[in-house]
Amino acid sequence: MTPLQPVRGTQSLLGEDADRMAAVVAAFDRVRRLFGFRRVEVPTIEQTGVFARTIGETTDVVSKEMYSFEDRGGESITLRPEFTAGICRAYLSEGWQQFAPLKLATHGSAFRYERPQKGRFREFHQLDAEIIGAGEPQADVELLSLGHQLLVELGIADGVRLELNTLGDPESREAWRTSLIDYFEGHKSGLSEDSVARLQRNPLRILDSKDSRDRAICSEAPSVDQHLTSEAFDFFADVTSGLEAAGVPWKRNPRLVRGLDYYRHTAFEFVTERLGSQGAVIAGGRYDGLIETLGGPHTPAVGWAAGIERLAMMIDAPEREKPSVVIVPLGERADTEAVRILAGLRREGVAADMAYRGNMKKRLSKANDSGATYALIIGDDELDRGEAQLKDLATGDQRSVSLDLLAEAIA
RNA sequence: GCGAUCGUAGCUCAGCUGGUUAGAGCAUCGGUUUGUGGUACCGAGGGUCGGGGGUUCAAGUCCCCUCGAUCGCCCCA
Repeated sequence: MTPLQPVRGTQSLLGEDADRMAAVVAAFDRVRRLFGFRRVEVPTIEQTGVFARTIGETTDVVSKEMYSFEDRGGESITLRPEFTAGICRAYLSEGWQQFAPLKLATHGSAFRYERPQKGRFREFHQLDAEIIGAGEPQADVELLSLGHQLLVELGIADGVRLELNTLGDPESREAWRTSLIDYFEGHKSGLSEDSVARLQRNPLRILDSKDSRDRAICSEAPSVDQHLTSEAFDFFADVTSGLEAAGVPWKRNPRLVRGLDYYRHTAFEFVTERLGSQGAVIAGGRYDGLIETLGGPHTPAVGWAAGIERLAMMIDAPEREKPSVVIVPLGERADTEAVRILAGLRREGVAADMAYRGNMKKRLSKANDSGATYALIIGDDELDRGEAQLKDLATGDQRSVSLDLLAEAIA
């Protein structure tokens, strides 16, 4: 393997592909401001325990997908595989509790050692939104509304469906889990090999198996609804009626569960058919117990993360930035004068560039390729008269303009 | 971690059952035009055929290993 080969599962993007990612982040930034989510910055690396303790030791994410290493001081460090745990660590160690309830947003890269495929990378990028210190169902509604409005802002809400479920409070969840294990033990011989393994580690996960054998068995499996405490039932009812009021369309999926151990109550995914098997573009839920497992006080919270690459694949291509004018200097005096003019135009807010290589043909061709509206030709003859030739690149029309009135002529 | 398909120029690809110096389009560069782009025409550069090993008189083509990509599974945003 040559050292020039990129690390597997990483991407280097130029032009439109990079613009798409930036457009997703820009849309998120507009929407989160509208909703009053405050921007936070958190580290890319944390002590390994931050993730190991919260995400769940038995999950694949912790047991085989984390980028963990020992630093030079002998401490075990991990590249974040997700945002939530690190944000909660910061909430505790930075004393953000004083601001609770807190609506927070961030974005950046995260890392998982997985087999790359469409919409899945080893270094990937997420948008992340969390509401910490709010146990009310209104917080869930607000967070889901934020997700929905983001999709609207990106112009892809039509192709995405919100699937919603409840995992219940710890009491409900535990009762459901027990009855699921009983049920699946009774049908063990009919389950896929994967699901037999899940029976030990994460029985809830059998419910969203894609295997047809599992699906048949799951259709008769006990539902959460039979195990919900009345508090958990009421909570979910408040979330769903809130969504109706907010005008956020949703669909109940009683088999939707979450992969990470910290989730309680509301669980959801915004899913699309357009991306193949990596169909979840935004996913999350309520994680009331997480901050306690980090050693903090009981603190209810909800959050979601969105895959920037996945959203970027779905949106229309953003328009490429084009200069209004490209300056084409010809001659030594013109070269320095062009720099002066270029700087002046930019100071006045005119998107301007300069073609400084090759003969005139080359330079005009460069101007044309840039998509500019005008080329501004500056030669020694024009300079003597304090003028330049302004050429409309679409029509080919060309006229003399005074150097003093350039910005006006271009605008 | 498992399965399948694939890897030829900067990009998209052709190269039939193994057979002379591996091709095309686009892009790049030069020219037709030493101060006029977009169109057209002429020309040039650019390839250890992902890498390594093997079979064969002969391998881009067949076999094995390896790296990577893609699509599923797993996992998950």
